[in-house]
Order: sequence, then C-alpha cells, then structure tokens
Amino acid sequence: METVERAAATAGAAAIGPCAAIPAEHMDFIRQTLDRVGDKWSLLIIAVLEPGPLRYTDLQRQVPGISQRMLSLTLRQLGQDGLITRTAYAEVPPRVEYTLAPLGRGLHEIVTSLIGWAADHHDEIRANRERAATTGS
Amino acid sequence: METVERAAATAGAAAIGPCAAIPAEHMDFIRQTLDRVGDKWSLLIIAVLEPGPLRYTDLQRQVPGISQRMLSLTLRQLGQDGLITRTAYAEVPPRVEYTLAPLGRGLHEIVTSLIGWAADHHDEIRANRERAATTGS
DNA sequence: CGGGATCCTATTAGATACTG
DNA sequence: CAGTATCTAATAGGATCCCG
Repeated sequence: METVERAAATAGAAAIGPCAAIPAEHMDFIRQTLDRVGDKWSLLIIAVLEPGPLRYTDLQRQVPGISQRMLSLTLRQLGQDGLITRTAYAEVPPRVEYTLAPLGRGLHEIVTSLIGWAADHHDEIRANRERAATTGS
Repeated sequence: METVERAAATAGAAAIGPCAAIPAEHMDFIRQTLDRVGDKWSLLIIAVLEPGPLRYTDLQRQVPGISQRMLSLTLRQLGQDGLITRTAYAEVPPRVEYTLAPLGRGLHEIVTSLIGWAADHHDEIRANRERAATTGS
C-alpha cells in the first residue's frame, strides 16, 4: 500500500501524479481476470461473437488457425465464466449456438478498442520492432 | 476506431450476418498484436508505468510475482515494439528508467478500461465459475 | 543496481483419431 | 455437426548464478 508512495519518493517529487497506479490488493484478481481473458483466443472469440450467435463450425471458420481443441476449451471456459452462453438444440443434425452473455457484451466494447488499437498501430509496431532488430537489438 | 467499421464494410457480402465480425485478412496481425500485448505481464507493466517513469527494481516491486527473467524479457519486448522507452543514466550506482512511450500511452487507456472491467466484474466471474463447477461443469 | 545466461519444469497448444 | 481423448512439440515461466 505504501509501495507506490515510496516509489514516488524514490523517483523524485516531480514524477508521480495524484493517481497511483494500482493498489497492490487488486493486483491479484486483475492478474487472474487478465489471464483468463488475455489468453490466445478468448478475446478473438468474443470479438467474433459480437454480431450475433454463431455455431461451433462458424466459429472455427471465423477464427482462423484455432484448433478444435482450443476452440472447445476456450468456449467452455468462457461459458463457465459467464461471458458466453451455450444453447444446444435437440435436433438432427445437432445444432449448438454460442452467444455473448451480458457480461461478455460489456467486455466486448473493450475488446473492440483493443482490436482497433491493434489494427491502427500494427504497422508502427512492426516498424519499431524491425528497426530494433536492425539496430542490433 | 473506424477501423472496425471499415473492416465490417470490407467483409461485405461474403460474411454471414448484418455486421460481419472481423475480416479474415486482419485476423492475422490482430492476433499478433494481441499476442504481444496480451501476454502475462505486458498489460500490467504498462498499467503500472502510467503514473510516471519507474526503475527496474520499482517495477519488480509493483508487479508482484514477476521474476527477473520475465521482467527483463517483457521490458525488452515492449521497448522493441516502441511501447516503452528505456533510459540509462551513466552514473554509479547505475540507474535505469522505463517510461511509457506515446504508443504505449495510447494503449494504456484501453488497459485501464480492461483493468476497470476486471475489477468490476471479478466477483461476478468468480461466482459464475464456482457455480459452474458445482453444477457439475 | 540492473540485468544477462543457463537450466529445468509446468503449462499450453497443435495434430490426429475417434464418438454421439 | 459438435465435440472428446490422447499424445507430443513448443513455449512460458521460475530459480539460480554471475557479471558490469
């Protein structure tokens, strides 16, 4: 709790403003939630699910490169966390639809921002990275 | 910002619903950028760097649980991508400061949203997860 | 103080094959 | 169609030692 203030003192009086970064007590569940949502596929699936319900196969098509295994796994976790909803229709052939739950819809806005940012700055980042590699890391 | 809408328009007739999710062409670098930024520590480091420059040791203290290795690695990558800036002062004892670069500052706003969301819905997510576990997954 | 190099383990992710 | 199961390769991550 005093960690931040002490850091401020160390960095010098001029450095740090009124808004301390993150209270140490919150770090833990921030990390947990970030881990859950920040994995390789979750955000992508949430992004893809925004326009409306999708079936398993559709998801697989719209998230290129994802394996069946990871799709199943991620869907199950997102479902358990209440971010998406799974609806199975008892018909033949079987049909299962995944929908963004309210919780996931809230997250979606942020995901959109993040994806927008990624799209906007992708070139810049790549340029930076290549320059760094050229400059001799 | 408009990237997403433009993307939707580009996808056009080929897609299913009214508002197509993400054009397949963009999926790739979105994934790349998301991977870079969505790893275990990057977002946290960016969040912690927002108030002002921090030294290596300060970072290590403010991001609990991070190892020297991961801190070094993540800092280097963020630096190469141009999200943060490393400044070394040639003095004894040596002092090195890490600062959010403009690019990283832009990302920071999104990170803040994400952290805010995580803080707001952490309890809900945990409840959902436990209920799912109890219900027999 | 600010790391780099190395070793080793745990977790993750992909491919493949199979099922209701 | 919508998954599960299993096996394996790759990677992430932690611990430790060491150096400028």
